[in-house]
Amino acid sequence: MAAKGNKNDVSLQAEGRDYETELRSAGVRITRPRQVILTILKEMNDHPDAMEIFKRAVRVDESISLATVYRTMKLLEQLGAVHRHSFEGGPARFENADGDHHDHLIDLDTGKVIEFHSESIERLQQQIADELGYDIEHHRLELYGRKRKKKN
Amino acid sequence: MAAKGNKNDVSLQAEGRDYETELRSAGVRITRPRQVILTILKEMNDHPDAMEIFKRAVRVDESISLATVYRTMKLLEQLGAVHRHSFEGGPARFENADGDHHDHLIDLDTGKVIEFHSESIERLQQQIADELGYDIEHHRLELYGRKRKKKN
DNA sequence: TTGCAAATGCAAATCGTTTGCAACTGGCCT
DNA sequence: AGGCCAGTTGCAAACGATTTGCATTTGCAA
Repeated sequence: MAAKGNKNDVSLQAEGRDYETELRSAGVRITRPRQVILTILKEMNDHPDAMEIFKRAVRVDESISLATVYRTMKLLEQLGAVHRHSFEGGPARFENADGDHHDHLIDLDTGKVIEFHSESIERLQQQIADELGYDIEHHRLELYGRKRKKKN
Repeated sequence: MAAKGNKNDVSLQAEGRDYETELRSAGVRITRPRQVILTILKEMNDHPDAMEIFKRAVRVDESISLATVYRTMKLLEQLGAVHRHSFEGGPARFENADGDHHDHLIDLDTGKVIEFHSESIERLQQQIADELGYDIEHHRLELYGRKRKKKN
């Protein structure tokens, strides 16, 4: 269950995929708003919501609309470029679909999201679905907690 | 008019809690709308959303409002009588807080919810939170899948 | 360069849920 | 048995997040 909080390290290969090229060859038009959002996408390593992405986009191009951010995020989600998470309480938050699968621990005090992965849990989920006669399409595992105060 | 103060309405199943008494002693007024909703609660063994609960309630008392259903569900949630789940896509769904903790497998074709529990997974989650220095407040594990069609 | 479907911005619409407010009522007190 | 009054209700309007209709722009293939 290697927690991978140390994932922001340099990767020799330019971090991220070349979404612009990918989308283009998927028959998607690369418009100005999309360029801007793709740049933001590429640079983000957090889990912003639509409004936050919109704000970042406006800083680059004044004329972008929130509706287009929503439309583009939906598109990118369908194309597998981003993942959408609906953590409890707030609006949906997005993350770059780079990297490998992981689940989330949400800090209830700060809203910060910590990623982790447990092969054992994945295996157990699979096993459970098997027993129930189901094929898992996807799953959602979220831990909600607070930083441990008292020292062990 | 299902019995109120009736002697023969002894609880049919041992599992059900007597919410009316519980709430009363918690200083909550037992109004007509709440009576109705509590009865529905006691009888439901599925995961209805607010609108569905509202519809069931209207069948019993024409004058109940959706707002009251929402208010009552929130109250019951705070009092620990029901659990609220926000499965992806739709509106929040509720379940009786009887019985023990479990997670959910949602049938993507039917919306049906299957409950399961894995002590191993619980343990692993705990362990992960420990390693990350967090205390888990609660968690959410949902498997989304479809009934296995082909047998291999 | 042009043509046109695709994409945009804007505003209005939608969905699930909450809330302000005036009317109503449960249940403790005589 | 009646009264009181904060708690509760129904209604409608307000809400936050997201989507959509439409007239206008814009990529980009020809």
